[in-house]
Amino acid sequence: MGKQGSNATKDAEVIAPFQSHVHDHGQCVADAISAAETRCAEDGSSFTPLRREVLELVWSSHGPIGAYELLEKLRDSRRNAAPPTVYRALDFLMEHGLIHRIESLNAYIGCGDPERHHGAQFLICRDCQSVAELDDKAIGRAVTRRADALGFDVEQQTVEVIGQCADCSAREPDDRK
Amino acid sequence: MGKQGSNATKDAEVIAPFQSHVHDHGQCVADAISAAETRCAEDGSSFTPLRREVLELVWSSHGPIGAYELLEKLRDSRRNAAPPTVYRALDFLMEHGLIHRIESLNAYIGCGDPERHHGAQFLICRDCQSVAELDDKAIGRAVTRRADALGFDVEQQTVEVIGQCADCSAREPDDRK
DNA sequence: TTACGTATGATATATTATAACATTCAGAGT
DNA sequence: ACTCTGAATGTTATAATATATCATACGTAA
Ligand SMILES: [Zn+2]
Ligand SMILES: [Zn+2]
Ligand SMILES: [Zn+2]
Ligand SMILES: [Zn+2]
Repeated sequence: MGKQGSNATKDAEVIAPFQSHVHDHGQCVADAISAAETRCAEDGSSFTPLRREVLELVWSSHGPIGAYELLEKLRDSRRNAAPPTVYRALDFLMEHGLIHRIESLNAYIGCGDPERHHGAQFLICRDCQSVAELDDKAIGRAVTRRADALGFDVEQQTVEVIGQCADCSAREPDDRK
Repeated sequence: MGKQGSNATKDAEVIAPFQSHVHDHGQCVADAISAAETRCAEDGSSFTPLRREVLELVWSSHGPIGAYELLEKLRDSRRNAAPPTVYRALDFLMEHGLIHRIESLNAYIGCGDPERHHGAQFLICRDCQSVAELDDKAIGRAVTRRADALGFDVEQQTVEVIGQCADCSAREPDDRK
């Protein structure tokens, strides 16, 4: 599998880095679809044409994308797609770990390592909207340690960090105090 | 200031614990309003009757509450309140660190320590909807450490943890796998 | 064949949030 | 006192996001 600059296999902590501006986009999408097929086959779940198409659209944006933006694109091929069409597909893809929802953006993004169950944290650039997906054990542990101390049983962590990515800092030195 | 079981002053890491079912609710609200007055006086910002009333309503729920639920309650005293009425007040209260927004619930909650700027993490019980507000340095550091390594400049962290609080685990032993 | 479950189609509506323009009002400067 | 200004609020409309509900299609197991 290509893995296009992702170091998911060698160091799971960074699942998907900020995408450089030049990379083989088609390959990204193809890899994601292929991984999804594998995952769904294992799960015994049905990766239908509609679900595949929605996943392709999520990946083709290669960044967070909203449900209604997906709906518009989906309508290129399915004239009468409606909100439930896309929300159902998104639900399926989330349940099977193929995409993640970014709560603070009301948007969805392809998972960089769908074959492995994992926690996820996101670094979101406020300028270029690119996103890095992490599975930082130290972050996860810090959360569960504190939760344990309070007798809280963690089921799901949402960690979303807004800021400025390295490329954008370099491009525009950033004068805010 | 009462601080009703909060240990904000002695150990800043837990800003607001899960509220026990019996506590002096009126005192909670009064403390919050009083802290808000202090904070706004320092900021030179105007803590108007409307803003005060919305903050009281946020606190009186003593848990996360949605904008439209606030709007309904607000209408008891202001018959023609409209969405912008409450959203503007919420924006003000957030800008001044008096409330936080819980992204994963589209809801708002009073800040347990408005006099101190702080990062915030939330533990949210899926059963009783109670919320603990933390300012866990270890979590914050774990995030910034990883971000630094990637050259990412952190501006804002959203950490929201869904799970089951101690009281609810005790009450219902929880059989999910 | 029938019955059933899963997926999708289709329509309507709920929920959350913002845009845009009008009005009020208090304080600063004249 | 007059006027200007900026902040706050009032008012109406609409955008953006998400779900409820019922109908239809289709593969498959009894
Ligand atoms: Zn992932
Ligand atoms: Zn950037
Ligand atoms: Zn707080
Ligand atoms: Zn609970």
